[in-house]
Amino acid sequence: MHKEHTLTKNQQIIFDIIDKSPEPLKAYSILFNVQKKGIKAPLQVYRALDKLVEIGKIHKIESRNAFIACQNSSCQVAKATAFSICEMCEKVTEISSTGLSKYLTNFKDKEGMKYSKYNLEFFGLCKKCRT
Amino acid sequence: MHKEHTLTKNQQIIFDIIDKSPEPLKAYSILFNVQKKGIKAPLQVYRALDKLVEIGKIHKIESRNAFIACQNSSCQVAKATAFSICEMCEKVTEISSTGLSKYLTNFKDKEGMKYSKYNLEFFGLCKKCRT
DNA sequence: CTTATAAATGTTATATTATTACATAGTGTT
DNA sequence: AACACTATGTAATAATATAACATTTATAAG
Ligand SMILES: [Zn+2]
Ligand SMILES: [Zn+2]
Ligand SMILES: [Zn+2]
Ligand SMILES: [Zn+2]
Repeated sequence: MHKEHTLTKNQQIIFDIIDKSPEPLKAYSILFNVQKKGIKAPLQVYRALDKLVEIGKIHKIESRNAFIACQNSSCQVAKATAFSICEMCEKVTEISSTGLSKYLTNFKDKEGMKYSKYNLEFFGLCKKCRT
Repeated sequence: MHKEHTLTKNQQIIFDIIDKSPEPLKAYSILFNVQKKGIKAPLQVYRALDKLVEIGKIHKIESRNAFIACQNSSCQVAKATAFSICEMCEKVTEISSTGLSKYLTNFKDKEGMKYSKYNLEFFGLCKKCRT
């Protein structure tokens, strides 16, 4: 069981936009979209994004500087994320594979070190773009 | 056998700086360091970085917007990279594990899709910072 | 060697992404 | 009420990256 976070006003506004979007959103694109709702400055967006990432409601796609809602019922494992990214249409899908996450959390480097936190981004062509 | 790339003047200058650095370097820090060598503009740095990444001599650490020399005898697998990153001292190590790379290149997502290109970043504390 | 072509360079300006600094307001606890 | 804590508002600026265009250099045919 994980703690329920009640989102604040700004956090909720920004989460809703990201959650409704079929594509990852960039911070300034979010800013543009929420200006009618009274959020005027980049910092207000970045603060909400930081918090949403921290509590696992959204994830940052590092290679794209963009944000996507967690597709995994608000990741218990906010800090162990995996995505597939289409290099043609930029579609991003969160991968939820217990096999993969087990493999990675159990992976030991040459010094025997394990890591519970990781981010993995796969690149390729999505089903639609392959045909 | 993979093709030998003869680096151009700018590419060589920038590769040398990255290769000598014990830490990943950021683009503008590189720029600052090569201004005495006649490279004056960000674009000159970014163009060299792009090429060096493309041919696998360096890799970009996406979560840090920084660049590191390939520690793996110029990655045959420039497009399948894995790193461990210390969240305390920011030390970055390239992971070369055939087990890991085999697992990831053979990984199939829910639609049976495989990916030959990926980037994995593990986060934790390095040996030094754990003690 | 000349011409054609592609790759790399130089330069200026600008776009995009993210943070610092400081003031104010709300929320919950004692 | 007093306190601590979190969130918000606002302005300015820092850090990261690309666009556009002119010029030069390397490579390869003919
Ligand atoms: Zn998730
Ligand atoms: Zn696609
Ligand atoms: Zn490498
Ligand atoms: Zn460390």
